[in-house]
Amino acid sequence: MTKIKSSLKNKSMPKYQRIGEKLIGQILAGKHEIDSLLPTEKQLCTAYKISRHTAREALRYVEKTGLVERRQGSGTQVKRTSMPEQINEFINSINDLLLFGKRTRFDIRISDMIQLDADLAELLDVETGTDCIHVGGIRIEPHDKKPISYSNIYRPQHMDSVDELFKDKDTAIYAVVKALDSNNIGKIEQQIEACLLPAGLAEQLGAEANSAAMKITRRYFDKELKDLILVAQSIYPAKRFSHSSVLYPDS
Amino acid sequence: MTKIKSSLKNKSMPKYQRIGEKLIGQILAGKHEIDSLLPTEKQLCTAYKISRHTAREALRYVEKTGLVERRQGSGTQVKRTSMPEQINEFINSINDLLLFGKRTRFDIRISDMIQLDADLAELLDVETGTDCIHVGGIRIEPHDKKPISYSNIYRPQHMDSVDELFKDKDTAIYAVVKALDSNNIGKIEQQIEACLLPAGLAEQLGAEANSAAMKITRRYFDKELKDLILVAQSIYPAKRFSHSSVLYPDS
DNA sequence: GATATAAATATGTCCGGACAAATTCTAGAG
DNA sequence: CTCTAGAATTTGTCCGGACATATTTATATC
Repeated sequence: MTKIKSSLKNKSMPKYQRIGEKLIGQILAGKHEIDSLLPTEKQLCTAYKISRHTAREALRYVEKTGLVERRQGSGTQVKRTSMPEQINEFINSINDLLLFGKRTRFDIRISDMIQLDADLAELLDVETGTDCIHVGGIRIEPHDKKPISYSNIYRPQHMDSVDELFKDKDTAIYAVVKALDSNNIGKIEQQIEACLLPAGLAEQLGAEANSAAMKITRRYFDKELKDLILVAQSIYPAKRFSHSSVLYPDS
Repeated sequence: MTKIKSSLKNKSMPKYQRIGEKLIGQILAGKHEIDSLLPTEKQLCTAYKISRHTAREALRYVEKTGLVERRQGSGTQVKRTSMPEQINEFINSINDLLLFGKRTRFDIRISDMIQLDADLAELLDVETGTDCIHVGGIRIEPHDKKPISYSNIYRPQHMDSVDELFKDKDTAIYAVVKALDSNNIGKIEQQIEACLLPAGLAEQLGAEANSAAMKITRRYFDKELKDLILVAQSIYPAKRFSHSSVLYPDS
């Protein structure tokens, strides 16, 4: 329990990140148009009373998101006003990410405490063997008897009241919804990869073992981007899922 | 050929990049085992007679590749000894989407005229049996001999000069770059799905037949969103690609 | 040997400065 | 009006310093 890394408990954010996030927020709020320039390093130094170094780190932080591009002699130009993989095309709200499509429901199959193996420990950024709350279940569409995915949710112990909700199968859904309230969420890291469907899961999903599947892993961070709220890992048989999006070029 | 991005032609390299590349080369050459530590900042300063700032930039450059992880109080630890999938983040520039990552190149294997079967005809929204220009090839990383993907490009006949460029293997790259000039592109429809790697492709990619793979299909439309410029279908062995993104909630 | 504490080490944040390189702006000439 | 050259601006590279924070190592005690 005490093995949870203290970095997960950090409260304060470095200056450069705070300013960077502020700039990101402004861009996403439409305050800076595409092709417009962000404040220069010099302007940021004046506005926030920081060194040029910190201003550069802040802009670097923003650039890392892909929203802007920095150009020597020119400035920092806005390239996008939405995050590259915005959820809107696929799913509308955070709550829909995992659990509730318009017409699906999540059927919890298991709710327990587990000790994380090496892979999961790495995913959650804790030590192997750490205790963790685990909830697993399938996602079902009402018109179709075959589940569309199996999801495992891993919740690092926070020692708070939400933990208790997770531990009880009957309240686990509520706990997930509560934990994933969009007011709590600052960032989601998502990973999509292909894999083969393990036999145990194949059976539960009514699909063929070792057939192609898509694995989506999402790590949900809080507003300060330090606290890992939970990790959700969902496996979709290939025929039941494809990730579609429409992209518009920068110009 | 002259259209290759000018950044590929840079002669001088900043110190931090030179040292970073050297470290990368050492890792890829097996000189640093997984979990081992790279030279500390201090050691790099001594070894290369550089400031701490430059040492940090060098290590930052290496960290960006995903090969290592820096940890305060600990050092810089090797996490991989081969390059992770280079298409880690959604790539900003249209020209990079398919052909040119920062450090990859596209090696054309075939260029011919085909008659579309039913699946492809549907994809290109034409009649089965329609003639179509086809270019196929693999994508290679300089540090790694294994191809990372196989791409098939289908170009509906436009009866224009670009068509002729497509038909010649030696000018096909140029044709793709020209057709995908971002001034021409109005929309891209993208589809990501899991599949099994067909035997023929598996062999060309140095991977196992029927192993998990990711298929990305992209349809490129012109500015008026009416003309389908081309369709690109790329298959990535699972271990060589995962699609990562960072999402920020609407707020 | 196990445990606790202190010291040392290594990276992270932030400050300041200087010069280089790329881009933009301005003024002058034709 | 267009073009060119020079100046100004903006980011990039690199130097130095200081303090903070996290991890590892060393030492003392039981």
